[in-house]
Amino acid sequence: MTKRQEIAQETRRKIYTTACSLIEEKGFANVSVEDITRACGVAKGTFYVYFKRKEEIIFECCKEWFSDVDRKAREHKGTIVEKLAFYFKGFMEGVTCGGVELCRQWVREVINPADSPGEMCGGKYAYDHRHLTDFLNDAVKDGLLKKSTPVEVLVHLFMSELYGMMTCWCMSDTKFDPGKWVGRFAKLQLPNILAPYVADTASRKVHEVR
Amino acid sequence: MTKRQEIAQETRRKIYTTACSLIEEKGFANVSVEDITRACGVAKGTFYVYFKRKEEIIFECCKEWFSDVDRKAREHKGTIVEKLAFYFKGFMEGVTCGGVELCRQWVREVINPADSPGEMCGGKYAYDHRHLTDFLNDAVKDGLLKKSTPVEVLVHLFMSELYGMMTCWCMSDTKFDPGKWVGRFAKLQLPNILAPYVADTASRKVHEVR
DNA sequence: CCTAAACACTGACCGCGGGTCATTGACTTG
DNA sequence: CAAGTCAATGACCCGCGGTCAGTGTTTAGG
Repeated sequence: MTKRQEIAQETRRKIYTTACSLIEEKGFANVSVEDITRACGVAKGTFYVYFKRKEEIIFECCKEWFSDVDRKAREHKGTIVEKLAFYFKGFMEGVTCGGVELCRQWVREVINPADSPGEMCGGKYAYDHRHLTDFLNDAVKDGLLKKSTPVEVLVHLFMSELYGMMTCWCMSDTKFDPGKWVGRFAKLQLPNILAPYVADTASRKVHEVR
Repeated sequence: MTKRQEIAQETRRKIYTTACSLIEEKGFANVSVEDITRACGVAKGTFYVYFKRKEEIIFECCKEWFSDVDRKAREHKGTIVEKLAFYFKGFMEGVTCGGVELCRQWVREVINPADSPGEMCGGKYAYDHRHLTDFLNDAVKDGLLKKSTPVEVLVHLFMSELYGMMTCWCMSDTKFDPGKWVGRFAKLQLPNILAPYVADTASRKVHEVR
């Protein structure tokens, strides 16, 4: 990497971190691109050298939050319920550590129609949610879940839970505690949901609901 | 009501309905206030005679969607599980009938911090969700649920479920079927969640999870 | 070591769109 | 019929996202 490229990397990074902290402080809509560039001593145009749109900052956050979660969850030892609980916990920790304003903007982006610009982490990507899908598929492959497990349905259901939590967290101005919530969900609901699909003995008897 | 007031009512209504259909067609961000007013043959300023901000259109939708849901759910005969399932179904029907773009914008608004402008149906209002709270309190009063029922916790939990569904519905571009989802939730999860709080005999044995 | 190409960076500029407000003129009231 | 009310107007303001031709420094190659 040449000296020039190094400086460029640094500039990009500076814009990104400055943007995050400003957005977190004042809210996405209340921070202009010029606020960001002024705060790190570069010209407005420089922002657009590194990011196509103002919103791309959020996709970058997203990548940071989740880059490790699915890897760690895969490596996590334990039952499938424990693994999923771990994943959920990691997911919500990623989001909450990012900050509520960034989370808000992510939700705003993610609900946009799929053909909108910036599809990578908004729209389809987040909805399909490769992390979780791969993770469940692996569980089937590893014999933790039955071959007949409707992975797609479960992914939808779990995404619905996660997005519900995120939305409530945003609405409550972070008074809602996702950690507690995940714990509750993992203990009371997750076993019931998974019971019919867990590959062998344990926790099946739980599932007799009408 | 004078002739003048009648005309004003009509103007307001025309702006509202035109706005809804334009937003639904093109997306909230892609419809300007001038698009709306031009489409119903009035001046731009007229919009602001009736609505403080562009976003207020959404709050109005919101009111329309839910005005009947809680009343109908209260009157609905049956077990508490059935009543709640009915409410959930009504809620999601209200949202989906409104249309996906309006729903998207509602979510965007609703996750804003509470002190933002237009608090009525955004922010706190939606989070506290009087409908659901009142409804559960009534159930306690009517003896359908135990006195010790943690109403607030349950409301949070249910809101989380509802917002999760809404978000998934928006993300999936309406391919996700909320009706089916509510049915599934009502049948498999709701009884387990409510079991410890249902006032007497039925469905308590279900709740033995670790 | 020099020159030409590459390229990070600049900031004036554009256009759009949300929101305002002094003004108008039709209707209402007494 | 006169005075007051008020729905409606549309020119105007301004902030902001995004663009692009230009600049000066670095890099690569001869």
